[in-house]
Amino acid sequence: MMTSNEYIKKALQSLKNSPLKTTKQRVDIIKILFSEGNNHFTVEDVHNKIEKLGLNISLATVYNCLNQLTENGIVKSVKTSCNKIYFDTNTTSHHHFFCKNSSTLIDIESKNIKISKLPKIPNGKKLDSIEIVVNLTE
Amino acid sequence: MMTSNEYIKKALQSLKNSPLKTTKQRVDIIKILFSEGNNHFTVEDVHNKIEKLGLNISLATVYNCLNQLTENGIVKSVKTSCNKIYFDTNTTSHHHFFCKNSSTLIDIESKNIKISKLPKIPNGKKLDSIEIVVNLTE
DNA sequence: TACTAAATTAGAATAATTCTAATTTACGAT
DNA sequence: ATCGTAAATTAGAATTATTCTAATTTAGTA
Ligand SMILES: [Mn+2]
Ligand SMILES: [Mn+2]
Ligand SMILES: [Zn+2]
Ligand SMILES: [Zn+2]
Repeated sequence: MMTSNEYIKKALQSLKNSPLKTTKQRVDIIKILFSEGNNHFTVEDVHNKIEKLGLNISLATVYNCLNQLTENGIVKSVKTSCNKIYFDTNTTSHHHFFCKNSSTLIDIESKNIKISKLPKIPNGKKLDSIEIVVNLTE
Repeated sequence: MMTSNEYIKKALQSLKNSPLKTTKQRVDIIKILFSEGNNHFTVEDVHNKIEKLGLNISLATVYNCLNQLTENGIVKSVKTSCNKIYFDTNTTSHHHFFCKNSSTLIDIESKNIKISKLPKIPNGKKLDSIEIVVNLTE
C-alpha cells in the first residue's frame, strides 16, 4: 500500500517523464488528485478544492491540465451514466461501481470481475477495451 | 424475426397502452425509430430523418418524445463514451459494442456475454444494473 | 361540440466543455 | 544569469447537448 506522498511523487515523476512542462498549476493539481491515493474527480471537484486551498487556477487550465494528464497516461477518464467526465488516478485496467444516488465511483479491480464469454468482434474492427459499470442504488 | 411493420405496430400498441396520448408527432417518431427493427439513435439522428421526410417536428418535441418513450419503456437510453445519449429500440436487458471511430452501437445479446465473477456489492447499496460496453476501433 | 389536461412549440436558459487570442512562463541555448 | 521561443495559462466567448418557459394547439372524453 503506497502512502499518499508516494502517489504524489510517482505522478510528479510521470509528469517529468512526459513531454509536458512542470508548471506550478500542474503540480498543484497533481497534489490534489493524488493526495488521497486512488480517487475519482470531476473537473468541478478539482476546481472546488483549488478554491478551498486559495490557489488561483482558472477553470480553463483545470480542463487543459486534466485532459493532458489523461493524454499522457497520468490519469484516466471515465464516462458514467451521469453527464460529467470523471478523472481517475487509477490508470490500470479496471472497472467500476457507480452509485446513481451519490454519483460516486468505486473501483473494481480487474481480478474481482470475470467475463467468461464474449461474442466475436464484428468484421473489420478490433477490440479496444471493455468497460463494465455496475450501477448501484442506495 | 419480426418485420419492420411488426416492430412499428408493436411500439404503437405500447404507446396506446401507456398513459401518453397518441399524437401525430409521436407516431411519426415511432415509425422512424422502429422502421429498421432494432436500432440506436441520437436525438440528432431522429431530427435529421424528420427533416429529410419533410415532417415538421420541433427539436424540443423530439427530446420530449424520446424521454417520455424511455420513461414508458418503449425505448431505452444508452450512455456511451461519446457525449450524446443514444435511444435504443431494444428494451430487453443487453449490452453493446461501441465503435469509437464511427460512433455506432451494436447490440450484444445477454446470452452472448457472461460474467462469472462479481465483487460483493458495497454495504448499504443494492445492485441496479450492469452495463458492459465493448469498445472497438476500426 | 365543448372542455380540459396534455402536448407542442420557439426560443431562452443551463451545464459541461472547448475555443480564442492575448499574456505569461518554463526551460534549453547562449 | 539572460534570452528566445514554444508551451502554458488565462478570461471570457463560443459551442454542444439538453432542459426549461410560457404561450398555443390538440387529443380524447363527456
Ligand atoms: Mn463528484
Ligand atoms: Mn448517430
Ligand atoms: Zn477507477
Ligand atoms: Zn442496444
